[in-house]
Order: sequence, then structure tokens, then C-alpha cells
Amino acid sequence: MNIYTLIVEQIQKALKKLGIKTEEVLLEHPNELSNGDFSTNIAMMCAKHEGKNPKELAERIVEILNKKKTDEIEKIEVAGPGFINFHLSREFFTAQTEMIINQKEKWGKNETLKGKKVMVEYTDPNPFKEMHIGHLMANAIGESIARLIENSGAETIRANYQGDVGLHVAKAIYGMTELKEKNVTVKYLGEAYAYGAKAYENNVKAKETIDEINKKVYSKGDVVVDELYKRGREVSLEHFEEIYKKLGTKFDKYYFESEMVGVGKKFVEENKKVFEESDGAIVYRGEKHGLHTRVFITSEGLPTYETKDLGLATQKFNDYSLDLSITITAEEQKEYFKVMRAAFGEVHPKLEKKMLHITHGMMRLPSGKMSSRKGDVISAESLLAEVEKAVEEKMKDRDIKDKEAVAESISVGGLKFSILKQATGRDIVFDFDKALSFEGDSGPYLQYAHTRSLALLSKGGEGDVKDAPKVVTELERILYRFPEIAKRAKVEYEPHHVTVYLTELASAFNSWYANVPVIGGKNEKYGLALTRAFQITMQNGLWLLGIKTPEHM
RNA sequence: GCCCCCGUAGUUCAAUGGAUAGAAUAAAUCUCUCCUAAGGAUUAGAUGCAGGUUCGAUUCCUGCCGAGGGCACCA
Repeated sequence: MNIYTLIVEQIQKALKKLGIKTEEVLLEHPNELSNGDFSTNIAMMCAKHEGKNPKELAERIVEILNKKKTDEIEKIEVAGPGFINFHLSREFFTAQTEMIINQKEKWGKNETLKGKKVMVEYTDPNPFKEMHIGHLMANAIGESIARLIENSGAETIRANYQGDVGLHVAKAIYGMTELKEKNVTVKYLGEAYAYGAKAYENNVKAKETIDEINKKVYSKGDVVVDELYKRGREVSLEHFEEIYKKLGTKFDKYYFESEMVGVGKKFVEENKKVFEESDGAIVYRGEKHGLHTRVFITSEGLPTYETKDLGLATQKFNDYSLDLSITITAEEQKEYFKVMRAAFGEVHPKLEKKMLHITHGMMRLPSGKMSSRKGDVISAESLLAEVEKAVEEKMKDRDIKDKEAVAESISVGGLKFSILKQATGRDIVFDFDKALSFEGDSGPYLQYAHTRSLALLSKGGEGDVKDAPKVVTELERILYRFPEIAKRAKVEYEPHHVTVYLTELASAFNSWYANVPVIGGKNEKYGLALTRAFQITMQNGLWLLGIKTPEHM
């Protein structure tokens, strides 16, 4: 039995003895460690109905609890307006340290999703266009959520839905026909897209041509367009693979918009009663669900994103018997998704309940929103390169193995940390200087603490828990909370709980490290065991964030 | 106009209805003959406004102010 349920049970028994009807007993960790390791407000909750003074009631509960106090609990006391605080004992923490060391990579895992099949779709870049930092954000969040789910025992399928048809493709192909470059590179595709996008806005004739190309991409009847399309798509996708590799994501399933056209159209055609015709287009009236109307098939007969997404939803559930299908996109798609989902739900009400849309905020610059029109959209590649350059600069005087690989781990980790340190839904103000400084709360801060622990272990060897000192350290009082943090982050789909926790943990380790000598210290053996427990927790925690742990830095 | 999201130190972010609202950064001051100073220690600094619910509100409700996103053939 874990410590949480043990304490709750004891409290419930005490309440019963006092003849108080037990409501749900909840424990929390006091913000202030001096207030103990667990705390309950049950006396304050019950005092109301019982017509008693909360503090006196708390004292009576504590009196009973003290009679049957177990080894895990050091002391129980009443504090503040009527909190009951539990301080855990040396025995408890020593046992935890030992358990962490024994569990190794299993430490922090749970089985709350055992036997479930969950798909997480994220990143979703568009071939023919550059991946920008918005995609980086979706990737970091999606990868971490996928890992949190995997950590809970579910079979996790990482999916990526890439927009290989649509107006942006037509614009790029138009650019290619005008620029006529033989050697198709990513850079060239970017230029071609920019050329086409500009022409689409400024030149009526070009706009007509591009709209024509758009239709040809769908119908696949034009040899020239098909050839350019095939080549451009291939180059784009290869380039994306390089970025995924760098970021540490391995997708299990790729979906493409072009493949969803047929499935989506079929959905609309077979469920005509769900939709209606309006001004030559086929629309769905979201108003019946408090939403808004959206076009699914244009008056030109082309399926919109909405229809393709219906196809995607259908396809996902056909391909896998999913218990949960998560889609991660930017916030701007939130309202749209509700409408698409409502339409899907009219046909598949049960499947619709298994869909979950998680939105992340926008990446902003301190100067304001990024826009492609102003040309201040930062590409994923250039950002990664820039951060890596800064890391290498910082490392230039250091003599370590695999410098390049380490620099990559640090830069990617730093970037991911800055995305995952705050709640998912919120915008991120991306400040280059701050992102590159890597001081204080940052990816390298965590990685650095981890490499220090590894260095200690390689020097001092493995320790032993038998040697534990009387005094419990702050580090120990934070360490054992890791599994509940991982669980909470999974339940809330919020990786930032892990980030915040690890920062606190690293801070406790660094502080301990700076103030007590481990090797040659009074309790060297236990110190080394504790160092190992920290190392395991930090490694497993960083894994949940998709951040690598270099051995040296 | 309607619908969603948000408003916390100078700045960037935390806080399952709880205790003295935490960090980081910028500022000031210490700290490497001692296990990696990308570190550690100390000091100063915040809940947009007005009500309500509650023993207790940054958190829930209402109104106002401010910022962002969405609202028909783009994705």
C-alpha cells in the first residue's frame, strides 16, 4: 500500500471513531516543506457540519492518529486554521531511495492506461512549406504527451498528418513553373512558395493559374504538375525526417491530406442528411450545437480541410481500435475542430466521444505576432541551428567527447524545455536572448544537474542505503513525489507539471551538492545511493519531456 | 455583433478552493587551493477593477476594463 492511501485510511478510521461522516479525504503536499510532507484540510471541512471548532476537531483527530502511528510517519501536528500535517520518517525515505534504485527505468511508471490504445497526432507540417517554430511547439508538446501516455502503460501510436494538397501546394508548384530550377532543394521550394504566394495576391492571372493547378493536383491528370508535385513532396518529406530525427520523434503512422480526400468525400456523400447545400457549397450547420456554419465542399466541388479531417477521423478509427484519439494543434483551430467533430459525431456518436483536441498557444516574438507576410516567421531549422551555434560557442573551451552530439542534445533540450515549462494552452513569448542564455530555469540546468550526479557516481561508485543519516534532506522529500507528478501530468495532459517538478528537484540536488560533500562525507554510502536515486528520477523525468541526458557537458 | 482563451513582481512563467502567492530573469552583495561556477547563498519586488458565493478565493459566479484567437467556400 502506498503512503497516500495509508494515511487516508488512518484518517477515515479516526473520523469514524469520532462518529463523523467521512467525506472524501484528500491529501496535498504543503507548499512549504516545513509544514510537513502531507497535509489534510478534513478537520476544516467537517467542522462546518459538526458545529465544532476546526482546530479542536483537528486535535482530537490527531490524538487518535497518534495512537496507531506507523513507522512511515515521524510526527503529526495541527497547524494554521486546522490543517493536519504529516511529517514522514527517515525509515520511509530510506525505503523510497532503495525502491527508486531497484526500479530504475520503471520508476515513475504507472498502469492507469494498461490495455488501452491511444493515438497522438502532432506536428502536422505542410510539405512544400517550411516547418516553423509553431510546428516545433506542437512537436515538443505532442511528443511529451505521447510519452506521458506511454508511461501509463497504454499502447501509444504517434501519428503525423501532413498537408500535401491544397492551395499552398499549388502556389509552390506555380513558383516552380516560373523559376524553372532543375535542382529541387528545400530552399528552392521555399522560394517557389514565396513567389507563388506573392503572385496569388498581386496578379489576377497568376491567381487563376494557381487555382487551376490546385484542381490538377487533386485530379492528377496533368503530367507537368504531377512531376513537380512528386519531386517537391519527396524533397520536403525527406527534410522533415531529418528534423524529426533531431527532435527525437519517431512516428508510427503518417497520414496525408491527399489520402483523406476520398474517404472524406465519401463520408459527406453517404451522410447527406447531416449536411445541407448553400450557395452551391455543401455546409454543416454548427448552430444546432451552439457553433457556427462551415463549408465542407466548396461550390467548385473541392473538399475543404473540414472534409479531409472527417476522412482522417474515419481512417484513424478504421486503422486502429482506438480508445482515445488525441489531436494536437494550435489554438486557432479550436472552434473549427468543434464543428468538424460535431459533424463526425452525428454519424459516429460513440467514436466522437473518444476524440480529444488539445490546443497549444502561439509562439510570439517580444515584438508581437509572427506573420509570414511580414517575413518574420522563424523556421524550425534556422532556430535549431541558431541555438546550436550558441551552445557550441559556450562549449568551445571544454574538452569533452562527442561534442557535437552533446551540443545537439543541449540545444534541442533547451528549446523543448522553454516550450514545456508553461501550461500547454498558453502563448509563448519567444525571446532569443533568454532562450540562448541557458541560465536558471532551463533545459541545460536540468541536464547539468544530471551530469553532475553521473560524475559523482563514476567517481564514488554505487552507495548503500544502510548508511542513512538521521536528518532527512529536502532532496529526499521531493524525490518520492515523481510518480504522482507523472500521473497528474498525464491526467491533465500537461507536461509542464513535470518540468516544474524537475526544476525543483534539480534545485534541491544542486543545493545539497553544494553544501555537503558526498564523496568523503559523513554518510558517503547513503549520499551515493541518494545520488543514484536522483539520477534515475532526473533521467526518467527528462525522458517524459523528450529531453536527452548527455553524460558530460 | 456573437463564441472561445487569457490578465500574477520591471520581464518570462508557477500555484489539484487553503497556511507567509512560488521560481527564474533583470538589480545589489557574497561564493571555485573543496565531488563540473551552465552551480550555490543572501537582500529587495506581484494577484487588472468592482461586487458575490465560502470558515477560507489567484482559483468558482456576475459585471466592467484590457489583450489574443475564431466566426462560408484557406489550412
